[in-house]
Amino acid sequence: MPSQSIEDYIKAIWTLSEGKEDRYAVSTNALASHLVTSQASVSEMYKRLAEKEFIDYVPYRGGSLSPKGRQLAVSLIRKHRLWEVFLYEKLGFGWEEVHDIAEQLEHVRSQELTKRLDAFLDHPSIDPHGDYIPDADGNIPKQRAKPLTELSIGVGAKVVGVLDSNSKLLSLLSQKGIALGTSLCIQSVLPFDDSRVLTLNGNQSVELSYKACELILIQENI
Amino acid sequence: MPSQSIEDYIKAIWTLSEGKEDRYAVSTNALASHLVTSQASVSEMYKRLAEKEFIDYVPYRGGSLSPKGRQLAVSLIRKHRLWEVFLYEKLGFGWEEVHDIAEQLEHVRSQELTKRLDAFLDHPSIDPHGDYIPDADGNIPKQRAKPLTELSIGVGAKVVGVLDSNSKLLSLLSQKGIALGTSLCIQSVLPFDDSRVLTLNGNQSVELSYKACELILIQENI
DNA sequence: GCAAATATTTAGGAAAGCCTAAACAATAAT
DNA sequence: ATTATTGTTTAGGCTTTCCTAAATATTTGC
Repeated sequence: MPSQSIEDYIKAIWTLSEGKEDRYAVSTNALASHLVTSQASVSEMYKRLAEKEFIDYVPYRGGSLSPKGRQLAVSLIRKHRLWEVFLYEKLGFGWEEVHDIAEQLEHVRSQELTKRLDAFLDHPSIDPHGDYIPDADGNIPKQRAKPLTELSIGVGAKVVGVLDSNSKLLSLLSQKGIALGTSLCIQSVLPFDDSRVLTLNGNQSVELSYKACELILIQENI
Repeated sequence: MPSQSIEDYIKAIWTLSEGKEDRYAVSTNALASHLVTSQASVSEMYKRLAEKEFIDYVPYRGGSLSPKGRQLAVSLIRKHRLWEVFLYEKLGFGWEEVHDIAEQLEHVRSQELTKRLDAFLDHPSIDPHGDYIPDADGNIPKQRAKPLTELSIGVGAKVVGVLDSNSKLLSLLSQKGIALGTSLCIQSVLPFDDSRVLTLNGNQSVELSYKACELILIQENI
């Protein structure tokens, strides 16, 4: 059973190689500053991790996750993000408060717990920060979802999540004809209150307040 | 910040001195077998705990919780039992499955989390095993609640909890006139299905199945 | 292509936990 | 009251994880 410390290292390597090519090697330096520890400690730990086959490690060249390491990392990310959803949606924490607590909860070991938590939260696919939650098999979309407020005018995108399962927002959105999967693009931003005028599915036009746009997560078309 | 290991020791000392007089000293022997570790390790740890003022320790005489130690113990018990309620009521775990997971969850540090979890669960006072949950100030009734099935015929008792906030059981109970605080005593046990015939508040008579009686927690009158 | 700068690893050491075996204290039994 | 038994502590070691300082690679700049 990997120790908590090993889990922290593996997760950090995963985070630092996010978006990079497969088997991207993370330098001791980068990892040390990310984990706020000494380079010597990382160097030592790299040896242990390589021995336990969580990473491939070539001295002076950094470490990259092995399939086994990647699997551990993704399961930690999955647990972390599920707990974030729980803290945000069920306990009412702010999205900026959930990270530190989830950091602790992610180390709790019980597959059954993860499974039931996922079901209890209705199989969410996005956490309160807009990051995708890996599914039970470890699959995870590459692109990060961003709030509608960060979409540029004229760029096509698709709704992939809503940061509040609070019914009021959902009923507002269904009134306006916005749902998961809706294609949209921003026609214009109104002055003063920054409301967005949207084109939905290439035809209807609707107006949506800044407050609502902040909670809608989209993914830009490629 | 006490380590996880220290927390485990403190909780174990608390558990072993439950029901005993105040400042009851736990022997290294008893603690070692409870924690499945060596007596030598306990002896060593007792020194560390005494130094950090969690316990009073006289060599060869065992260790007893200091006020600081007792406070830590009770906060762990509180967290443990609240998480048990969560796992049982919200995630649908069986009462026999919740302990091991709660054992891990109890180490998560966040007062705000405990507070919100308590509120989310509607301030429960009893966990799925019938043990009382200490309140935020660390107060906890001494007597353990037991299921109605364990009450002897003719002994007066009071309903202190129900092990299932599932609405069906609650509506059955309200139909029969049973609620928190109801005084009752068992008149007789029916043959074959072990249903109980109860006297409520000294007058009405109602019949209740074994299945329902198992989930009702009572405290015998003194 | 070599010196200077930067990155990485090794050396040596500390603390927290754990272990077994040996020494020592307290209690019980004759 | 002295011995046998049982309980407790100390001694000496091991692992994990961290640290600082020193040594060694690698990269970069000229």
